[in-house]
Amino acid sequence: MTQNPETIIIEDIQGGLAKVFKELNLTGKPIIQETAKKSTFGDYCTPIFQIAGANKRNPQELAKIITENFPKLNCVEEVSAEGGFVNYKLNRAYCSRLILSKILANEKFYQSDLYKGKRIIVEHTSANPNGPIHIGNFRGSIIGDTYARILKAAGADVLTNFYVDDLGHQIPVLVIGYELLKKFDTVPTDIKIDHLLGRIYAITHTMYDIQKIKKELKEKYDLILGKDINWITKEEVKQMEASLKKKNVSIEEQKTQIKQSEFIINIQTDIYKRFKKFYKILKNCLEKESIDLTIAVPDLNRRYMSNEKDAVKKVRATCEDALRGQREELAILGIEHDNYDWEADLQWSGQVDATLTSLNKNGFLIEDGKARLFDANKAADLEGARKYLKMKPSYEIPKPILVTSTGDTLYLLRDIAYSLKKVDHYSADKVFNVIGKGQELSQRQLNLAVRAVCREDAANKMWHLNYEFMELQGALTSMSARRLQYITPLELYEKTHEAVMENFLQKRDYPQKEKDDIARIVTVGAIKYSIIAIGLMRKLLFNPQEVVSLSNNTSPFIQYAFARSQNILAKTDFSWSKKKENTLESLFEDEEWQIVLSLAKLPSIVLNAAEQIKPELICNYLFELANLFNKFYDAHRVLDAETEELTIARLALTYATGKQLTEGLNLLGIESPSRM
RNA sequence: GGAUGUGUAGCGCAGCCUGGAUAGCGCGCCUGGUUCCGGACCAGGAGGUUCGGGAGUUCAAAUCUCCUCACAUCCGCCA
Repeated sequence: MTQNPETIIIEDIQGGLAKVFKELNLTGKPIIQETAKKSTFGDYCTPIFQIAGANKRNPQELAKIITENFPKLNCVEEVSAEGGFVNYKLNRAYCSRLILSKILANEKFYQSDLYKGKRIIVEHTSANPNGPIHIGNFRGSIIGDTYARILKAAGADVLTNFYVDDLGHQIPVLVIGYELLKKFDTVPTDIKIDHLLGRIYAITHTMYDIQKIKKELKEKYDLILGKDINWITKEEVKQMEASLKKKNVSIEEQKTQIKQSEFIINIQTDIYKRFKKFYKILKNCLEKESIDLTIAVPDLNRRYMSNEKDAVKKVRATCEDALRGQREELAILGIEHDNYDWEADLQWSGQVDATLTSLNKNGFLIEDGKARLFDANKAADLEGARKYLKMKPSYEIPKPILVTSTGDTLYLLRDIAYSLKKVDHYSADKVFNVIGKGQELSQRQLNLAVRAVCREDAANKMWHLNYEFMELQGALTSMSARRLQYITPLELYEKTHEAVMENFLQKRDYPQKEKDDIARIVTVGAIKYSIIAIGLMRKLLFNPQEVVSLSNNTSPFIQYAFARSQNILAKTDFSWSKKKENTLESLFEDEEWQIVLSLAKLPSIVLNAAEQIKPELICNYLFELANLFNKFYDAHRVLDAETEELTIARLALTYATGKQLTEGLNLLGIESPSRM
């Protein structure tokens, strides 16, 4: 039994149509859709053209005949024919009562059979634990979090997962730098831990690169540059250039060496300029122990990979610190994850090796020198693979490297194991990987690899939730962890918060505590909404001024409409009871009716958003509803309406509108303040 | 060269999956109302050589198919 009033109305009309079709002996499935111009044609309509064609009739005439024979329905007041369309004008009194009474009685009717009882995993953010989250991942965080909420509303059992990439040589670099700082100096506390670790990582990595270059020069060409192994200068590069020339090194090799050195000088200069004091501190720490990073880094990496106790202790401690900082930052935006899956755990459990063995056994590995590639094309020929991944038969998919010539496994291999874990360990029916554009190729390769280990079932549950990049208006466009060039969510928050205060909140004379609360809620809302409101595949330019604007399609605009509605309700002691349902039949004005119709749409909007992966549909809906409410507010009085009955009905309408606005904002993880 | 995405008014976008009536919305611009249950509002108007361009399918195309142009991103030893 359906409870959704919109569905009840449409099914009622469908029943009427079925009856007419039977009487007139017509074939075909008529559709019911909203009319283009509501005021002139009615609320819903059915185009008759196809039906007419199938039954060899003239559309205009047939529409007229259907209209004449249409049975009397509770929902429908008038049926009319116009240019091949059958138009239905709904009975406002009856439908208003039907729709509003259900909303006022607190009934929710989102549940979809498609998702009921289904376990769905949404993996998002998954930032490296070597620094803060930046707005590259952050758009994914908002999309993932919001989509998870929408899926939950649609009846799914949703888990959000964060994949912690604690393998790969970027981690030991960070760990060593961090450990040395703790040993020889004090850890600064005036900066968030993840931001601090980001700096340690970038600086240590720079010195690691310098050591590597200098060591190679010494071993290969017996060339010693300067006395500081952790610092490189332009003069040294010139000296190197001259020496290499003298030693008859090939021009090509000269070029690579020089290019590498110049690249790293660039980074060194850049970071040093911006973080002089801290750079010096960290460099000092490194010199106190005179560690050879070119040995220490791979060594720690190897020991961590093989699960050696002291290595695990150190690495985990650092990663946990970074993760804690990232979580704090997400928490500001009201985002948290259900599960954290560590990459190393997969390695240690043997699942990664098992995957490699299985790929090998099934004949999907290709050897290229000492490296091993995945034969993605062979996997693409497996039953159903090309169709699922929308790959043309002619498309030759590049073969990714799984194991390097030095024997190191690469992330794609571990990702295969992780994909299986998501399906098996978490018993997922569907897995969404929220990962930015630029990962399309590897996500396809991953899906094919899962098929190659005979897990077509798992591959058919995986879905890459793709999204475009995001930039901050007026800021640099390319993000680089190595150069410490990134915009963090915190920065976004602060800029937006500032705009909120400037734009309107400063002028308010609310108590400070309430002011702070409102500012926080509005800021968070503005950020989330602006990211969700635009289609996933569109480039996003974040502008703090625009996202808090009160006349755009923004969260503050909708929150303001909500505050207005609550303001009216606060002036009375409105409470709803079933006894008052009769009054709902007194809403006849266009402005009222448009709201009622819109209120009924939320459930189908939620389902569409879930099924089509379009969270932006919620935003469009809220914007429409807020606009309709503003029109109503301007055109009609609520508290002193013509009759007492009408006041009650309009209060109910106002209350129900506020309810749907809150409901919709909630789906986006946005709160609604009752005044702003 | 290949893959994917985007192209709709001066600007920012919705509609495309599932083809339907005069292509919507916001900003900006012009005109007017409203000092109210919070003007952070509302009404009207100008603005698209008709949806990057071309062909096709259809009674009907912004929407489906094919071709083409522009821009963005990705394409073996980082993750």
